[in-house]
Order: sequence, then C-alpha cells, then structure tokens
Amino acid sequence: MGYMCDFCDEQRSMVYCRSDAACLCLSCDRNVHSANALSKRHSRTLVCERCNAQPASVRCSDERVSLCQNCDWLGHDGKNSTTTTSHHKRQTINCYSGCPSSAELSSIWSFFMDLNISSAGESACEQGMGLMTIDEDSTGEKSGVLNVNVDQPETSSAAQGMDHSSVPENSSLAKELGVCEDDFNGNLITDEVDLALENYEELFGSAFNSSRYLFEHGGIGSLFEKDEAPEDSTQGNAMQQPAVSNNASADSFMTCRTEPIICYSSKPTHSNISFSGITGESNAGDFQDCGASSMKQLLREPQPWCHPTAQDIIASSHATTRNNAVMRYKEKKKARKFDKRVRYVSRKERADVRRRVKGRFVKSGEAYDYDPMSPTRSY
DNA sequence: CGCTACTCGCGCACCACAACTACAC
DNA sequence: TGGTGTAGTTGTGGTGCGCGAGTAG
Repeated sequence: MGYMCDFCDEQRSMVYCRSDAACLCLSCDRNVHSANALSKRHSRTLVCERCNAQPASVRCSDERVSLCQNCDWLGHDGKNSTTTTSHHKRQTINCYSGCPSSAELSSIWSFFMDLNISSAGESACEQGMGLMTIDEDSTGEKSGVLNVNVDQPETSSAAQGMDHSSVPENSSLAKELGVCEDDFNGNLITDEVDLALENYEELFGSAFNSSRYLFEHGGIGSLFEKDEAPEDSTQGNAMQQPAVSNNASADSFMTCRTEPIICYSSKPTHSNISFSGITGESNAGDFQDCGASSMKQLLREPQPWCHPTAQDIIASSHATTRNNAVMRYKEKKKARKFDKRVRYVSRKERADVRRRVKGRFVKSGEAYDYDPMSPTRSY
C-alpha cells in the first residue's frame, strides 16, 4: 500500500506533481489541477511505487511497477540488482499536464489499466477543456522525443528514437498517428510526427487523401523522386550530382525539426491530445533554417543533372501536383508562427514558482500580488 | 468616399534571479 | 593543463501597454 494523497490524505497517492512537489490521488490531481490555467500546465507523472516519494520515470513491465530513476537503478542496474532484473523490460513514463481522463492516460500509458485505478469520472475541466499535453521526456532529458516505446531507458534517452520492437506495445497509438513502423529508418522524432500529421494533411491533402498512402508508397521522398538522378546513363552522370541530393533533401526535410508541437484529434469528440517536445539543444533558428534550406534545394530548378524525358512528360501531372504541394507548404511556412520553446527547464520551473506583481518578477520578501504556489492570490 | 471613434488582437517590454558563459589567475 | 573564482550574460512567465487592423456611425 502506497503513501496517502498529500491533499486529501484519504486515498493512495498515484500522481506526482513536480511543480507542487506533491503526491496526489487521481481525484485530487484533477481537482487541484483544474483550478486555473496555470495549474493545468503543471507537469505530472506517476509516483514511484517503491519509494512513494519521487516521480516515476520508468515502468518495469516484468515487475509491473513504476519506478523513479533511483529505485530503477537500485533494482535493475545497481549492485542490488540481479542478472534477471537487469534484463527487465522497462517503459519510459511520459509526463502529462491538463486534465486527462483515464482513457487518455491509457492511451499514453499502455500499462495504465494495470494500475487498478478506478476512474473518478470525467472531470469538469476535462469536459470543458478536453486538452491533455505530454510535456516532456519523463526522464528529464530535454530530448523532444515522444517516448512511446518500450525500451531500455538508457537506450531510449540516448538514441532519441523509437525502437522497432517497441511498436507493437503502442501500436494503436502509432496507428492513430498514421506512422508506418518501417518508416524513418526506425526513428521517430516528435516533430517528424508533426510533419506527418499536420503538414502532410494540409500540404498534400488534395493530392493524397491518406497519409498512409504516402508511407506505403515510399513516404514523402516519393513525392520528390522525380528529381532524383536518372539511372539511365544518357540522362546524366551520377557523378555530376550535387553533394546534396534531393534524396538527402527529402531526408533532411523529414528529420529537421519543423514545429515543436503536434496536435491531432484522437477522437471525433472535442478531445485533443497534443504532444510537445522540449528541446534544449535546438532553437527556432535551427529548424527554421534546416527547413528552408531543404525546401530551397527542392525548389532549385531546373536541375542540371535532370534532363527532360518522356517519363518526365508523362509524369508532368505529378509534377504539377508536387509544385502545388510545395506552394502550399511555402505559404504555410510563411504564415507559421514558431511557438516558444523552453530551452532550460530549470529556469522555467523557477519562473513558474516566482512571485510577481502585475506579471513582473519581484524580489523575494517583497509584497506580491500573484503567487503561483498559492491557491489563492495574496493582495 | 473619407473621417472619427471604438474595439480587438498581437507583439513586446518589464521584472528577479538561478543558471550559464567567458575570462583571468 | 586543469581547477577555481569572479563578472557578465541569458532565459524564464504573467501582465500591461502600445500599435495596427477592422468595424460602425
């Protein structure tokens, strides 16, 4: 039996709120974090079932327990671990914010139903807001990776990718995302999902009704395959290809960060789930630049190594479609606003708890009119 | 059609201070 | 060459204000 909820002191604590540094039961979690917009943004995760004091970062599938980094290390990697336990399958636990329902939590935590959690019902804020966000990698790494994989924590955090073997466990989510398991060379970056979901639909919506079609037919690269150097030797020498091929451009197009947040409707209801990656290494200029350079390469025409062929003429309709898609992409890119990205989580956490006067930070000890840590404002 | 008054939305500055960086020793 | 100390810089979020666009009279 775990420790009791810090708020009601009646039910077992299930959720750890980093901002409040409190362990809460699900009911209190919803009540507390539906109070205002600020509290909705508190990053929460499961509480460690071993020490009942620290936020859990991984879920041991074999032991069916959620563990914090320390307990995970002691149990699986440390000197107390055995050869058997060190090979336990562990799943990274994502943080969340907002007021997700049990069903939504289940969608991000496949093991959620294993916790024997009785749903406390749909919270008011959930019905009114219908918003849940997964803020960050639960390991605290500022990776911007959607960790939906079952993987060894050290590999998942280091490789920043999705392991192929991990897909089945969360295949439903992957299917919802419209992601083919074999795509991206097995690597799935959050922002790539964004591209797949948002840009594909809007960019190529008229030409390709289903993003799945794209993946099944060679992915986005197939859209630009016309620009690849022809295999026919008469069409040009492959050695004349520029250092950066369109294939590479398409690749960078896929791998470069384009937007920090992905949004998609998981259900025909009002419920939206948005995943956002917090990256510490990249900035707006980075992904803006890489996207622009990729598109610049794509739009360079005519390609010196690509002479018009009968095949090209036959495929002119596809080229028109492609050009339209590129035009829509450019227009959208021009109108796009880059959302603010948190580079330093520690500074964000500090700012979140800092007292203010009319929105401005005030010296500690001075009178304040807004205390994020207090449920009621102090005047 | 042009002018004025008003509303609305967006972008930016402000604040304290921990974290970070650069430099000298 | 690596460690330490110091000074300067950066970045974080909520709020208010200014400005431009849009609308009504």
